[in-house]
Amino acid sequence: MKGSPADMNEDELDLLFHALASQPRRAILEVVRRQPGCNLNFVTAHFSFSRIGIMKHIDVLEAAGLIISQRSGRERTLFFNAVPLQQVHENWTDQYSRFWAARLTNLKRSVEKRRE
Amino acid sequence: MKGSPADMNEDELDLLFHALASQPRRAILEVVRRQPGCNLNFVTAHFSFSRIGIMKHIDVLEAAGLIISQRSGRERTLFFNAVPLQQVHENWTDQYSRFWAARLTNLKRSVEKRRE
DNA sequence: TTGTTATGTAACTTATTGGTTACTCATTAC
DNA sequence: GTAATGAGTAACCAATAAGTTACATAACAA
Repeated sequence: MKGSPADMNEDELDLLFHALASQPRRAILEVVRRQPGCNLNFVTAHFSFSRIGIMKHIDVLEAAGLIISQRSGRERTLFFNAVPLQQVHENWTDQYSRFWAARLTNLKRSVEKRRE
Repeated sequence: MKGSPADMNEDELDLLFHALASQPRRAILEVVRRQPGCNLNFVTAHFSFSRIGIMKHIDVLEAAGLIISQRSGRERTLFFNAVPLQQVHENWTDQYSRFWAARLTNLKRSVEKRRE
């Protein structure tokens, strides 16, 4: 049995963060999340990129585990997968819980409030 | 009044995820986190990269807000800043809380099963 | 079977990243 | 004042990323 919190290796983290470090990719991910089972053309229709460009982004998202794709006939249906996000989320909760006590955010918010 | 959960814009997210998408940078961040107030040479001593290479990485981390640096005399002291991580953490908690209950893990499993 | 749809591959261009060495500038120590 | 230390800049190189067009393949529909 593997570690309960989040067993991602460093290479997987690279892939995940790299996939997330792009506005188009995050937008694509959002489209897929809201339309589970959609296909490549459906996603392409939401953007001004070429189909190939979108496909490459989807490949990156899939390599990161954020999208799961499934070939059915001539279509490739796409599904959002939250598991990698969940793992990092848990990991951060564990690792930075000392910092997590909302002290900083509260400080930041109050600073911003005072600024207004 | 801005959004309560975590008001990061898309460009800031790009910077943050890009900064995190590198094993050397994550390692550097860890060094700084464990040795608050250390300087560039201290960090450099932990790696096999050149000082300039480390400096560039630190610049990326600082642009992402993950490191705060402070010039004192001829030294630049470095501090880890958890706020950006915390903001994303909160953001994910809000945005994906529906998925957080292991439902998605089940979807993933069923998709994988269907594939067999 | 023939045309259309959905996807995939190849090859290419441009920009960005990740790293280096060489040099400069500012500060501290002696 | 001079030497050593810590940091920053400039210029360069190789590899990767991000996008394109052109072509190829596979499946569905008529």
